[in-house]
Amino acid sequence: MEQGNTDVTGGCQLVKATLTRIGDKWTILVIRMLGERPMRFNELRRKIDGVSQRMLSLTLRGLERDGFVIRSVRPTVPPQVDYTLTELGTSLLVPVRALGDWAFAHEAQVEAARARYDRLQGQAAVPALTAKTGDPDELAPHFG
Amino acid sequence: MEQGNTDVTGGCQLVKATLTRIGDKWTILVIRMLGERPMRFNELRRKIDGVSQRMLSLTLRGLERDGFVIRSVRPTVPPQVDYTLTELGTSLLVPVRALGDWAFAHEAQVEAARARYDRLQGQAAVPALTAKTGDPDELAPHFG
DNA sequence: CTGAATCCATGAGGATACTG
DNA sequence: CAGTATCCTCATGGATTCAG
Repeated sequence: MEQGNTDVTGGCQLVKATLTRIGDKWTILVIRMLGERPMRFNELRRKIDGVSQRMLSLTLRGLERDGFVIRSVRPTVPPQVDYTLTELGTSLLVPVRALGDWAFAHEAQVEAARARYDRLQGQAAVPALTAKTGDPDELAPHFG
Repeated sequence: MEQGNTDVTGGCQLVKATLTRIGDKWTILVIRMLGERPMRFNELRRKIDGVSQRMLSLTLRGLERDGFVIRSVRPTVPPQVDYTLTELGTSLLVPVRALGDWAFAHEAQVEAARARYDRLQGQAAVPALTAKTGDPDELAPHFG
């Protein structure tokens, strides 16, 4: 057990680990889909636009490993695999939704701040520098 | 109103974007550090163990851009730059702490699930694939 | 002290093909 | 249907160097 400077550091490691865990590209999508009802593999695949077979498989395996979903196989002739959210997985939905509410409530503020920052950067920076029309990403992180 | 984001698909994109945004390696650390009090660059650098100069700089730029922190420069002889959490940044601390509470409350469950999964995987794997020397007298819980 | 610029290692994730 | 295996690309981020 290591100790940091303050309790912030210690608590942060845990939050950070959780965020890293569920902060990947597909985990939240899958969890929220399964939050509605259990689904089969290809059903998820169809509902989550853009996910590759490989990544959906990897994501589900990770979720199963961490106890967020249950994978139940029915040995029918065409294999049928259902993924169900566990109670642990459902409980995670609560803080995730809280974060979603925050995002929804502050989306405009963030976008405004971004636009303002980019605008000021474009004009107040070095005068003789390449004009950068920085506008491409709307809500996507630029480095995160 | 229920949760702010009604539709799973639509709401998910927003949650996912936020998670991706703050789910990187240092953002949460920085936000929570600044949640205690404003700090200078090297003070943050010292307090956040393992962060490189480059990443701290990039993280702070991103946070400033999104309106989470204010960067104030005092033109002293050795430059002094203070980073302060804005109200928007402080508000983000709320759902982040909620997620932290969840993580703290369910840490054991996740670890247990992981350990169980890894244990089962290690012994119930494909028989004739990995040369496992016949698996003599390992703790062999009956599959199924 | 506070950065920016450059180089480089690693890994997440996409495309494709194959299996049971 | 439900995956696994392989290859490949590119973003993340660490180390180092340069600058104001």
